[in-house]
Amino acid sequence: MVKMSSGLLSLKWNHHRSTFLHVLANIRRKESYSDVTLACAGKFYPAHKLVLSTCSEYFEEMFERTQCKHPVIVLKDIGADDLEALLSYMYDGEVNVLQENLSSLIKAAECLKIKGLAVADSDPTDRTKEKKLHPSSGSSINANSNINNSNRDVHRNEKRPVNGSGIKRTNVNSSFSEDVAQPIKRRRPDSRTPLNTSASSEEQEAPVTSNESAAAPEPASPVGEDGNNGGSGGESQPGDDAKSAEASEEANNFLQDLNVDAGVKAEPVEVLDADDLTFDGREDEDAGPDHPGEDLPDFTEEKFSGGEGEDPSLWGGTDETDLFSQPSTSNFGEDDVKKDAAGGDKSGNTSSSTSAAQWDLLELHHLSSPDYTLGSHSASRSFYRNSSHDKSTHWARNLHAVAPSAKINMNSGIFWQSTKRDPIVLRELRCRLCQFNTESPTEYQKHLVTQHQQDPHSIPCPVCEYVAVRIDNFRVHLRRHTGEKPFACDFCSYRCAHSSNLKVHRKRCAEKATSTLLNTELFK
DNA sequence: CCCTGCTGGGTCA
DNA sequence: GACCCAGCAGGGT
Repeated sequence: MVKMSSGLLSLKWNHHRSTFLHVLANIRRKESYSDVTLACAGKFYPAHKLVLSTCSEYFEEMFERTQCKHPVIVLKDIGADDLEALLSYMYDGEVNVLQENLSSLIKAAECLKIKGLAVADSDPTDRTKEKKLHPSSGSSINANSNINNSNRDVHRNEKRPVNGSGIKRTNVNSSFSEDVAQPIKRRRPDSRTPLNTSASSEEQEAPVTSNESAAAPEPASPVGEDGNNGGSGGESQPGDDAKSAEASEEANNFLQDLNVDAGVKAEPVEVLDADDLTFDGREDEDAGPDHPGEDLPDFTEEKFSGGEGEDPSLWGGTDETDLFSQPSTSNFGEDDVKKDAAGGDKSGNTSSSTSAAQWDLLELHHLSSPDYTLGSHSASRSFYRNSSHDKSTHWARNLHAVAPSAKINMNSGIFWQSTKRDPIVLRELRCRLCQFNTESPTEYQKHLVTQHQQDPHSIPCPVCEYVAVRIDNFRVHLRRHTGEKPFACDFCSYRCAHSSNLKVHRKRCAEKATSTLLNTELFK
């Protein structure tokens, strides 16, 4: 205790630092108070935001922009050993590492912007030093700081593009660090171009390969714990891997957006399974049968599934108040699955004169599944064409999306199924101007008119930018987002959402069947 | 609210 | 060109 000149007594805890370190080591060992989980190479490492953000600007920035209470951060292309070493480094302030492992460790540290290893470190209490930062300054591991420096130099000299966070982003349109730096603004070259997993032109242009991905560490992928991407359904088809890899990349971006966008929260529910946490571009093919809704929180749990063989009533009855009353069962024919991926809206500007400027519209992409495209069909073209809204700003402001197979309770009220077959389950029409949401298009329309003075003949779709003139057409339009195809062909597996289309198809189908029958009879 | 026909755009062989 | 998709709108219940 030191008596200060002003009469104040300075109480000093001699073993404060060592005690803190000790306690820190203990809570790490006991996994107490863990509020973040790092997933790496199939292992999970409970950690603490406080520690991670203290030791890494990267984590600090991530947590600042993440609403999740307990995010799960998937670290790709970082070895478990390296991560463990880094954790020890962060918690204990030091770590022993073999010379031969130093390179990869530093590499990982660079990716995660670990202070003292990859990022300049300085004594926070010494402000004079802060102004003279040097990248190699002060690290307890730096007993052999020359080695570290040289190693870092080696990495820096590599042609590996390293962004601000030291992480290479191999994704097409955005880098993770950019997402972190500008989390809200997320643009696509053509916002109307679907981001489904079909070979869209965007993807074809994408210079993304798995090799690239492996060449440099991938960014972490913070995942809201209810952002379950599990239940991938095991329906991955040969050749899908590359696509799904890209899709997963997109998903990572979108998850970033989800987590950092102040408007969209992915509240944690429970820790994901290790398999479910795979965001390395592959759906877990061994995940077995779908388990839709398994990890869904709240009301999505029981009702929101649309897999084959399930009770269609679970989708909702025929009550008017139900958004998706169906003339018959709703499921996807296998043929439809691929066909649905087709079609891309390359139209131009968006918006409605009455609503789009006021409405934050959501576009969702079922990234893991080629069976669905949102906001992409030509049908909206006339509308898009006639509109004048600035699409880039619009999409930058409004784009939200979710990970492949993720079931995320977004504020949008839109939920996703996890399998290729399962349609997107849009259960609620949520007003973006207030908290109102409903399952009934009629109520939705009424709300817009009464509460927001919208034109009753201008019903904006909460998912895409379509604006319906009539409520019945609005209902039909919503089938695009639900995957509903109530009209089934008697002769084949064809299904469609429009009765008139079925009629045309059926006619053709019947003709074909007849001619085929005649041919076989003739051959006999 | 539903059925229906028309229509135009996209995809694919 | 065949086929599919989806918006639009008239008409009936």
